[in-house]
Amino acid sequence: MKLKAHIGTIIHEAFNRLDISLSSEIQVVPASRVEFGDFQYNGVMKLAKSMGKNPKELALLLASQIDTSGAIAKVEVAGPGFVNIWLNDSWLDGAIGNLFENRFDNFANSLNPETIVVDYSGPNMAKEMHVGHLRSTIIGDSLANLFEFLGHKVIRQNHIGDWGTQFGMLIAYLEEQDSAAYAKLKDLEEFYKLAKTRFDSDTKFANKARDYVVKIQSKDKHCLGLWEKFISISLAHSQEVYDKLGVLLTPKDVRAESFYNDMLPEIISHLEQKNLLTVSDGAKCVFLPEEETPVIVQKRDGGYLYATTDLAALFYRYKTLKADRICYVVDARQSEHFKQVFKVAKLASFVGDETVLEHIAFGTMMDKNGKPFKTRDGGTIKLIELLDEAVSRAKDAIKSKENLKPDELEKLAQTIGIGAVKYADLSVNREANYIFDWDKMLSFEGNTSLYLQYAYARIQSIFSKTQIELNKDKLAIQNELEHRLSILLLSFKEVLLHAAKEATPHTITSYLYDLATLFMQFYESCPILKEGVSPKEQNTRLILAQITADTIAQGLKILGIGVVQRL
RNA sequence: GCGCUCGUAGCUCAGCUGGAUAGAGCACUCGCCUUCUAAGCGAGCGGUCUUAGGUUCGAAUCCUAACGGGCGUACCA
Repeated sequence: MKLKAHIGTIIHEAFNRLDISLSSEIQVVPASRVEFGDFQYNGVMKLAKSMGKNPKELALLLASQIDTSGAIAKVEVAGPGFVNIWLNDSWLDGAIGNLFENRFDNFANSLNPETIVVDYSGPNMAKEMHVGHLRSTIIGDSLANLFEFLGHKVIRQNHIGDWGTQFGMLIAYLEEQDSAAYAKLKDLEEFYKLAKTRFDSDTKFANKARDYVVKIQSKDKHCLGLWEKFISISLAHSQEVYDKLGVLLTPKDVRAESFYNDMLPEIISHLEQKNLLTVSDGAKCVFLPEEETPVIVQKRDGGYLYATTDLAALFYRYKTLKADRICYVVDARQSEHFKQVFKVAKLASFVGDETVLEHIAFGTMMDKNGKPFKTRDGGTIKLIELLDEAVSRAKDAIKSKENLKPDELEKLAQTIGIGAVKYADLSVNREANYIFDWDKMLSFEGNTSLYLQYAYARIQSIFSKTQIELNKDKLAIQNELEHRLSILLLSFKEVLLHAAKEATPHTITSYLYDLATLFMQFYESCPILKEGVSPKEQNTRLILAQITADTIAQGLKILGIGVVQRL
């Protein structure tokens, strides 16, 4: 059910009866205040203007033609031409009954499936994952989940950095240390530092490292072997983080930088053929109109750059993966880069004219004081350590910890702690910088994952106390909270569609928070299992509670967050 | 210098592409547990939406400029 669209259709029909044709789609919005009804349509005023009519008269005319025998119970015209709309309870009975029966089964069928590539996480294999990778990983994964849930074909791509000069240094050091180094690889960060120190202090070693870079590129067997070994160990570190985070990336989603190496000369020659290439200061560049700086695709020394690789990746994703939409979940600081690369890709036809290219940008993660998130001594915080801290803090926050078995507590803390980290990130507008605050994210109050998990657990508790069989044909929505809750539940699908279109997970969290809040009100004022509640009321309220729980669980699942049966 | 982006309550944030009296949470004050989880609910306090113009019936939202913060500005990714 697309609720707003359905109401829009009814209004459209009313316009048809008046022989008024519309140029744009009808936009119905939730009423700004309770006394203005459930929804409102504000388009009359603009329309009246273009028709040279009095808005209030037109609104009244429209209202007289709106069908009030179905979804809409009542229409009122207010102010200069607002059309306020109330929905019909018995119609809601049917719609909720239908939602209860089919739940979210048909959410995936309602639009043309697209092939969507989501490029996210993309850690550099030379180092361990740190907090800088968190947002891309979390946001990207939730978007991939969302697209999948809506029936699209999603191709996750983990564009790991496995190529570049650092790897010469790292494998030279690896070779030198031999077996001892393998042990040290457990701490990649430490290993990198040691190799770097060696590189800076020993020119002989530095030369060897540079030599090894060239050797990897020329596919020297020995060096390639060392390199592969190194990458596989580093990738295992990342996988450990993904597993702990509960993101769905697996080794098969890895499409590393190095994968595109062989395509790079073709990219250059293709650009040449299209007459897009200019040699400037010895470098091969694409100059774009209205852009001050060119996109450099080949350095003076013949080396390629990340723009070249990105073009190759775009080409591959279009040509081989058949992508309709390609989403890059990457730090906002790279917006200039993507803007340019996308332009070049379109100009050079590396992608189709219709291919949607999006940079899903996000801001920097800051600490409580608004400074970049670092350790006390200014170093980067390892992601794995941050996640462990989240679980440990969650453990402390759980009230019932004394009553739980250790493994139960561990599991609960995982769900809560990791969920809190993810939710905190996903619940803010991704474009702005984001303030990471342990206390806030692990609070039960406000817009947090814990609040939603608590609402869910409360509902589970109700169902653990009753065996009543639910009957969707005996729904009888009547009081205000049942009515409002029903409408909110029916809005879920359009919320997801909107979030998918705009790539804004925070619109989902806002919705879920509103839902949980409304449910809490409902819970306080609409008793279910208490004395004096009629079977009919019980049936209705239990069904609403059930759908609420399922909606919270499903919404959180899309965000990559779990629920718990008890708290 | 040029470009991008942000500026909403003391703090952290929403505001659905122009609508009615700008909303939440935290903090602070005050109410509500013999009955489904009080990790909850209700009420109060708190705003010249950075500023100045413009567009129009109507602007936090769109346009222009200024101020302030963040970021980016050709051979790193």
